Amino acid sequence: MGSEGSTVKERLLKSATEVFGEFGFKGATIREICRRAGVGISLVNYYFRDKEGLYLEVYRELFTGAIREYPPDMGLDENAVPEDRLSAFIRSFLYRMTMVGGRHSLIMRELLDPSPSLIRLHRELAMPLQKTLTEILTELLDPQCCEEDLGYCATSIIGQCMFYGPSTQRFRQRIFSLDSDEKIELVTSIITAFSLGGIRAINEKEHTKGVIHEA
Amino acid sequence: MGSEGSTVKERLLKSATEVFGEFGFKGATIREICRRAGVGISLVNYYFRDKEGLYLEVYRELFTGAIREYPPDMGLDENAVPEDRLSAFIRSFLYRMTMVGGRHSLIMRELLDPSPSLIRLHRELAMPLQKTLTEILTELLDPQCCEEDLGYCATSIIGQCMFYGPSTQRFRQRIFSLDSDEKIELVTSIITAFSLGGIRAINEKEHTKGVIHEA
DNA sequence: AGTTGTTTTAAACGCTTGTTTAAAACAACT
DNA sequence: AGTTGTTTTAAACAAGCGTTTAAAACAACT
Repeated sequence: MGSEGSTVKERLLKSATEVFGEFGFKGATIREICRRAGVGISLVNYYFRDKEGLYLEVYRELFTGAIREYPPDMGLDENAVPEDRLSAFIRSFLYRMTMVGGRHSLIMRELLDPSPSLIRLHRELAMPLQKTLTEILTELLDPQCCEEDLGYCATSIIGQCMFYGPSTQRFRQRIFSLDSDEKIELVTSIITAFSLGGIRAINEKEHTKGVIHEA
Repeated sequence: MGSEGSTVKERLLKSATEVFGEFGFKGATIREICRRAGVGISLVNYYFRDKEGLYLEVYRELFTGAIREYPPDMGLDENAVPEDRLSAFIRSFLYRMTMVGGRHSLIMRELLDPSPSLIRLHRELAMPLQKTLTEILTELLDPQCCEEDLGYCATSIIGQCMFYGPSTQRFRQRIFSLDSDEKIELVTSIITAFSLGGIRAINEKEHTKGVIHEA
């Protein structure tokens, strides 16, 4: 059952990643995690203090591992044009989501009812991503755009990406799932084009203040 | 404690809406729901068969109530220009989210681990929304755009809106929360402009097939 | 072989959950 | 007043949870 050939701690982390991904924090049980790891049920408390301690370590490992494999610049030169860097950012985001998610989703799942320590951890881990996107948008947006416009554009871009995540799979048709590298590339190009058009529109709006606005 | 002056069934529905919204389906307990309604704990099973029966009724009531109050056309004439109808659609979406959500979120919350009956119910309820957006996009997109492009644009728009929902509140800064009507109007205009720009970009891309694409 | 400290187990604890049961309270009608 | 059927309660049930405990297995070193 439990994959031998590695330490108990590693096996627990692996099975915990599976089980938390399938059932979420509340739905996952220590018993099932230990069953899949092939060990007794008290070892979680022995190695990770408690259930949340194990969860935090799984979360951190998944997050940093995904960023290590798909960094937000995707190895692109930092002097590349911002359009290409935006595309790389979106591509990396989509790859990380499908990598971490698989059929299920762990990251961006429990964020509905997160414990304070999880919020802190997530904020810490997501910091470099936010920084990268801000840098890209600073170059793409007109200098006269206010800081809030930048935030709204970032929100629109992240929102589009996240909606392709496994957590919202039930909403979409199967056609729009990221189930192959080709599909990821296609969605990357769509979101990139859509967003560049959106950014252009925001820039134009900034030029012609006084927008038509229906009641 | 429990607001008197209405039937037990109504009081249960009301407190269940609160508790499910705060803790989600799995986190909510029948005992807490009944405590807030001021009745014994067996009445949920008496009136609604079981916990899921109560949840489905709460979900349906919330969803249809929100659409009744903020219909996807916002009372706009159906001959209005598609730009305005898109704006109205986005506005209604945001209003429904904040209305249903409040501090917490019920709809679009348990969709991560939904029961089969909840999926069925949600699909049924969300149908008219999808239909409305499709109609709008049909007018906005070039006739030569394929059906998939329409789906991707719809996904981008819904994704942007949903990311302002209460479920992802922890991700954003407080500035980008929909905590007043003015903020909703502002976000509506941003998402509308951004999306119209995005749609225009998709239309243009369709004209000039053979897009630059970095490795 | 014996001691010491770590790792692992099996069993139990205490608590909470959704649901059921049997009886009590109530209302309506004869 | 008495019967009947519905509504409500309080208590109990069975199952599952995270965690703890005490003892067993193991390894390393003297």
